Amino acid sequence: MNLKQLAHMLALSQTTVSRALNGYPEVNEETRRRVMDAAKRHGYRPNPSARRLATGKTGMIGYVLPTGASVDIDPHFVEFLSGLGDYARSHELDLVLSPADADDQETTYRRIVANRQVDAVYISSPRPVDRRVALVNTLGIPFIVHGRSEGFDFDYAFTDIDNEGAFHEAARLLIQLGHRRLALINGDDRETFAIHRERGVRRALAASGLTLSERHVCSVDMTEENGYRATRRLLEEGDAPTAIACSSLIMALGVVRAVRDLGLSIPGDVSLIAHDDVFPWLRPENFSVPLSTTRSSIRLAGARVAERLAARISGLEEGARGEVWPVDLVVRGSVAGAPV
Amino acid sequence: MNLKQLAHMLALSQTTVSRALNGYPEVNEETRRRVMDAAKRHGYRPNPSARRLATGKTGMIGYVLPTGASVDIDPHFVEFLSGLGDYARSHELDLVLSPADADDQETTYRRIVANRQVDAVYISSPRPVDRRVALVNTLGIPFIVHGRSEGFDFDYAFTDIDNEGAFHEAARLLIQLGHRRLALINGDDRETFAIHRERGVRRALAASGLTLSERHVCSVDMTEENGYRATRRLLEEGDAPTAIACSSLIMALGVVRAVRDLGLSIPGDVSLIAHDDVFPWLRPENFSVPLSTTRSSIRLAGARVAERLAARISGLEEGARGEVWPVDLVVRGSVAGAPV
DNA sequence: AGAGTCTTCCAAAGCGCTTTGGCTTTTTCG
DNA sequence: CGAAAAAGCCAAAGCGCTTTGGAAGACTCT
Repeated sequence: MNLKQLAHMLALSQTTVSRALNGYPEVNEETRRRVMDAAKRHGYRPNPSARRLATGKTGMIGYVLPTGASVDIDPHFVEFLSGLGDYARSHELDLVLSPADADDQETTYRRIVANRQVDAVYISSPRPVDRRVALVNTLGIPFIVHGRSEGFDFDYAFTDIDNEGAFHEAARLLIQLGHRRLALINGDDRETFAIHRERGVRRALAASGLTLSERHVCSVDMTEENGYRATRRLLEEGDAPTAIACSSLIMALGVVRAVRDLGLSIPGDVSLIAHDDVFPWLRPENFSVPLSTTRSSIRLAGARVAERLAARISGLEEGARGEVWPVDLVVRGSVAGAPV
Repeated sequence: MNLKQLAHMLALSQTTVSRALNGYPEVNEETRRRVMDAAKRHGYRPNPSARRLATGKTGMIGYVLPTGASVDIDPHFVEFLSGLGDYARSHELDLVLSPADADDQETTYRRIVANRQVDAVYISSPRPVDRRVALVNTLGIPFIVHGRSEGFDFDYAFTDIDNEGAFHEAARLLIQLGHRRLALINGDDRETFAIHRERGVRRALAASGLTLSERHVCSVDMTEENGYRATRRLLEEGDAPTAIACSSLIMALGVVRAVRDLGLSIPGDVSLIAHDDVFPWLRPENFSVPLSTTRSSIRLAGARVAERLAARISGLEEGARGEVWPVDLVVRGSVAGAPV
């Protein structure tokens, strides 16, 4: 059943039927009702391919997925996706993942924009002065950044959490508890979130006249194994920290394992605070010693990004508003006063 | 730059240019070269929207993503996606995720087929007599099932691992080590993979005249917490098992924690074998006691599914061939002889 | 040489929708 | 009451590609 047939059986022109269906004003309300009624009755659904050829609108949002044999997709992605998908569903939006060579995403961005394959895109895990952000900005496609990039001569729309504030609070708590030597086991420090977290820790330390030793900050891929290794190294050297801030729950697994392997205990010998993105399958309260966390649901962020993308597509949102969500500090058993 | 313009500047018809570009035989090789050359020089790329309107081909593969506030996307998904994306990239295929109400995926499947939104789809986490499989089969869109469904009066194409064989081998090993009371901490037993794994364990036990007590098999969502709870229950009851087979590494984290909480040890009191889908961020050899596993890279499966989808789209693969991959049994420190 | 066969190319008809420009008919208002 | 404005509808022109049905010229064969 296509427009032509529907128009014919209603004894109307395609124009009128099309307009009736798409809510244009220049059609009699009574006629509109007839049309919509007939459309529903016959299960008419406009052919999206035809529609996009005519309008350029696709009803899809895009994400360029970096791939490669040695490229691992972050497990956070799946939680983000849950939120994004949940919102997208209610708005009949589909998400198209365009796999790209991790070292050449530009080609793919250019392709999906030139081909008008999606109405909007989002960008995640941005770095400062992220090339992708600059690119999509000049390409002129609506976009939202999940996270933050910095150092451009233009503004853009983003949704981020207050990473600096979160780790500032975490570090401040540890300092209040008497810790003087903090360590930070961070994610890839080329990404903005990691930079912000480190900055938060440093700021808290500085406020008490302390500093973060270079040897006490690690930047690694956020795997269990790297959490373990980093912790071993930190605790086996002289001048070992008495408290650790850690950028992910998965790494925290490794931290806990390392502490135990060394015959030490949490929080007796080492206090630990980790960032929790809220996974259904790994919860900080269920660690052998319940983990204190800075908590922010990445799933909600996904839903929010989808919402904003939808708003931008339909012209409801404009401008370059960035929003920064506060992060909860949840204190559980893994922190205690510094050992004497 | 569109076909018309390109044709005009070559003083050829659109027909000829189109055919030259698409490799049709009825065009002079010399002409073809001229055309391809000009196309490249001017950066001509056919408009996909127009092409799909004309041909119905989209260059995209589809996945219906079950969503909902209480629906969690499995973290395995992201690894599968890594493989899928890696292959898809090399073939200029995009993946479209169509979010659907988890309780009504049929509508979405019908939509993406009726609208010709994708050239093929894949289905994951199938159950026996899975409605989705029956549906896409009747809808007539090319598809591959990742995993297996059963009990249809038709055949279909799937890529699965030998779950039954894997758990059969695992159980057999444990039995050989003298274990008599095995337990299985399984995933959702409405899904085929879980059913097969249980069957494998039962078969191994039966071969030695043993049985799997109903109280010793759990079917739960594969979270750390559920692994913990199941293990506590198993080990605190009378008639506790001396060996556990576990369907996921994430649950195994909970198993390990529970065993420790009870003051028991692995493998001294309990042997443990888990299934490993090969995550970069959590590796069995890095558990506090290195974990024996049945191992199969879900990432490779993703790549394979993409490969087969591409083959089916281009007509290179036909028929309903199912393939079952063998699973490695990797023995590490978490298994030992049964306690006396 | 004439008939038949390839080879190579083209004009035009879709694919199914939106949108422009215009044409009636009805309503409004001085 | 008549002119101007508004309402309601339509025919047709795109959107940019593929594909059908020829047609012209070159080649083969008897």
